[in-house]
Amino acid sequence: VTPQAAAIRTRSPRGEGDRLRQEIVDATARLLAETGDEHAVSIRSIAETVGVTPPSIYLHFADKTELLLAVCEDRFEELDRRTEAAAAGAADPLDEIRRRGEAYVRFGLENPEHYRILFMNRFPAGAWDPERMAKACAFDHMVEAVQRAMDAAMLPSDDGALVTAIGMWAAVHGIVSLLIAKPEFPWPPVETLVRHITRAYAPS
Amino acid sequence: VTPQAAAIRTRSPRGEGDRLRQEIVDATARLLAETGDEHAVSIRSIAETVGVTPPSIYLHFADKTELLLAVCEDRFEELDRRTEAAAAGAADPLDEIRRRGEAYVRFGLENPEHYRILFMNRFPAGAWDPERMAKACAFDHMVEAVQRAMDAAMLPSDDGALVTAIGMWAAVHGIVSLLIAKPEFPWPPVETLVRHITRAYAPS
DNA sequence: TGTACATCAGTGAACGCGCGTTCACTGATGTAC
DNA sequence: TGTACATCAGTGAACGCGCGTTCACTGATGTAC
Repeated sequence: VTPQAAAIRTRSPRGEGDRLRQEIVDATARLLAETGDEHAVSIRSIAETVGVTPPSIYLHFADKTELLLAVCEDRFEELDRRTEAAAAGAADPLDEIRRRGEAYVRFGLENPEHYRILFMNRFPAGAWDPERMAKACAFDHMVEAVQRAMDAAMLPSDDGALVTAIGMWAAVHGIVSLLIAKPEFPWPPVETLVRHITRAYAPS
Repeated sequence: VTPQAAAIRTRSPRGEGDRLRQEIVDATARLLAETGDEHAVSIRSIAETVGVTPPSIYLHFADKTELLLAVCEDRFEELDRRTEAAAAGAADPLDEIRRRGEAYVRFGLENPEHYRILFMNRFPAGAWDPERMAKACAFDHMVEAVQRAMDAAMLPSDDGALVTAIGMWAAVHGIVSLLIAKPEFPWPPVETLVRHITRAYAPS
């Protein structure tokens, strides 16, 4: 990673040392978005972007893995915020599901490199703490929405809410991740694809 | 990557220098399958696995990228072979599609790290030559099969064969890639998932 | 049949580089007396 | 009000390492005469 706009930073006042922590997380997320490869984002480049020396990173994170996990945590929360916001104005459970799906696709395509890290990479072995990433995938909220749609008899409940929600997740993830991984493929417009899979799942 | 069973190799006889090339490609594929990370597979570890010194690699590949692309080419061909073989005994076009999908899922789950490299990673910029990877995804064969199913009125043709084939690809890819990327997630059995999405697409 | 030579499949040693991380340190700021 | 001291947010220099790649070389083998 190249220099970046090397930030000019003034030392945090006493008791505000934690400010640097968030600055580091944000800078890392920004660099990851630019390069899309965690190997290309070095401790040195992060430090330079923040405007600090490399050892300062270790005042806030035990090692590089800890830092990357903190970034993922952050991004998972952002995804959940976005899908929750999209679900807010829904007319009915089925509409809610559709809105969640669209928000998910939008998040992925607007933040392809973050999406890649969250859903297309392996995490360092043992690093994925389910407790810690409880907001994972905004998925729990999705299962609940599917259950509500089933309760309202708006979706067939043969396979149960969990399997159905996974199927929907796989469908949107399939599209988003292929679009991200194979940008040189002659894709039709995203809306066409989303409409196509929506038709299969929720024939309204 | 650790030593590996350091191969004992006898120098190829004259005129058979190209043997080493395939040995290198195979060893690289094997190492990738074990580590699942192309950064973890070094020229040195490949050389050691083959039983040769690092500079020998450069007798056959201009650089590491060239070598990794050769491996991908190889794996794409393998995927195509497998799906073609699965399609061979099909009763009708719809059955053929189902068989292709199942073979695709099987390939992915049996070779998760190869699948990751083929379909979940970005290729080095500009390295992906569509001509070179013509067998890409075994996808062309799939589009043809979908077209045959539409011609036989076994699939609705509203969205066209291309979009429909992409939708099916996205569905199987969604499942395979999530299973690979998030092994710690409490997935239901694969067959359940495959049956679920099959029902959505080809209600037979 | 014998010998000089070209060819070929590799080797051995080294290059410069960037990486994650450590360790002893500095210097401003608030606090106790 | 003045001073010694603890605390805190960082710094500077260096560590060992493994990486991709290069370059001059070797030594067996086939070929020409």
